[in-house]
Amino acid sequence: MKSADAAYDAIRLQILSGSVTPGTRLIEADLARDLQTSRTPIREALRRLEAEGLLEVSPHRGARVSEWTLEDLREIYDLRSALESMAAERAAIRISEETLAELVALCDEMDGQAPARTSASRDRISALNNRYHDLVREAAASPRLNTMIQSVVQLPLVSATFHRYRAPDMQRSANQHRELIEALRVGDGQWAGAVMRAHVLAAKATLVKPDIADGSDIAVGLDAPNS
Amino acid sequence: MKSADAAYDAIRLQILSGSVTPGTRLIEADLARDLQTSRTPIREALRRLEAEGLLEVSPHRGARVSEWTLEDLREIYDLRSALESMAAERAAIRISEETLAELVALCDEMDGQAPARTSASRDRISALNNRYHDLVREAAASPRLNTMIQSVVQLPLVSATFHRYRAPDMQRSANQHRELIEALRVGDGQWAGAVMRAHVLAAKATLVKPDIADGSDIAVGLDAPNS
DNA sequence: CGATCGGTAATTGTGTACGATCGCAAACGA
DNA sequence: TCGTTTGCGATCGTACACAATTACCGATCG
Repeated sequence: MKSADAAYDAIRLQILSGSVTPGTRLIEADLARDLQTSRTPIREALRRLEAEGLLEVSPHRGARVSEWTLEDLREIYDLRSALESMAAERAAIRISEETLAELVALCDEMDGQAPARTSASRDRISALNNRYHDLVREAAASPRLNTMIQSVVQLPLVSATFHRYRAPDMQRSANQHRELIEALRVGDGQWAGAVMRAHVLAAKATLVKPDIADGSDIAVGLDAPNS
Repeated sequence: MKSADAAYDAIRLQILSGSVTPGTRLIEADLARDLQTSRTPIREALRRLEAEGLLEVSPHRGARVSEWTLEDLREIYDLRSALESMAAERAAIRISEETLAELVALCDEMDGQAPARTSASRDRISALNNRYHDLVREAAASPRLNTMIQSVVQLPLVSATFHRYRAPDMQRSANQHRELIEALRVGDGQWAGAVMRAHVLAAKATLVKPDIADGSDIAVGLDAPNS
């Protein structure tokens, strides 16, 4: 693996895991020292992270970790609903029987973890969910669309949605996963797109209206990077 | 201006103007020599262009200019229709009176150039059209959405659509521009989105079915970079 | 007391050398 | 004749040194 890739992964992980908080200044020289490499790979990594929107770089002032407002979140979820529903629509007329079978298997396993009392269980469900959505995107067979979706899905708070779901939310999500499979199976793009749009907008509602008063820490439990 | 930015612009221009054809291998050392700079800024430029999809880089084999298939074009226009209609929808509830007035002015000027017999006239219309769409995107007030649209609009064949329009196409396009203004003025997001979707898909049809048998050279007339 | 104008230090931007890796072709053996 | 291997050349990946630019802070003046 290239040193630049390693630096990219390391810095990205630090941001997504919350060990560097938004607003923090990232200085090339410091990063190079910490990651045991030179500034050149660090620069490449920072530029990539900037392109993904995780960093904002100002000349001679270093790169700062982006901050996310509520408005940003809304915007991101709206974007995601548009893109993912388009992916689902395309997938409906392209998906294979094998992929459909795998989607069913994923749903089964998620239902098995259903109670989701432990944090580990939630992590597991989150991973399965990511896999599920990855399969749908892949079935859409549009690299460009896929890239765009990734860039909005990988953002810190987005991949942690499941940690804010309560039982009814989980149930609805599971139902939508099943319904989407039906829509895909019969090749109904309109239906598939609509289900996916609802699915994403439901997630948006859960995140944007933080009326869950239990733990209330939005600390990002880091999911397996789905890149 | 940073040397890296200059290199980026120069290379991008070469690709978009067609002076380097798809498939060409771009070698960092050569580019550095040609552009009177060192490899470091070149590297940064190439990475940015790669992120935009204009290049495909393989380690130790150099960067190659991406090739576009018909399927790519379809995909790009579908993406664009989804994104631009979303932008129009957002713009409908955010656009200002001033911006609306400018849109009207742009339409008036485009109608003035309507016959569009000369190539210069078409270039002029193309520039006005770009400005029009830029205003709508800006009114959507979503940097992320805007960035995504730019990345699909800046592709070579996309910004040259007007050079393939015949009189009826131009007329329809003009009508849609006017209709969109109406939708925006009354703040009807659904309407605005639908008009924009139709507008983009009409452009897609013109490009993807190349049944125009006049000049038939798809040589890309380079529009002003709208970045 | 506030604003403006320096100077200094920190940080990024660029050039270049060197090492690593890979593709390609020629030579060798079966 | 064909497959394999080996060596060379080309190209990228990384490191580091230096230049340029800018931010920050303190001092001075109104």
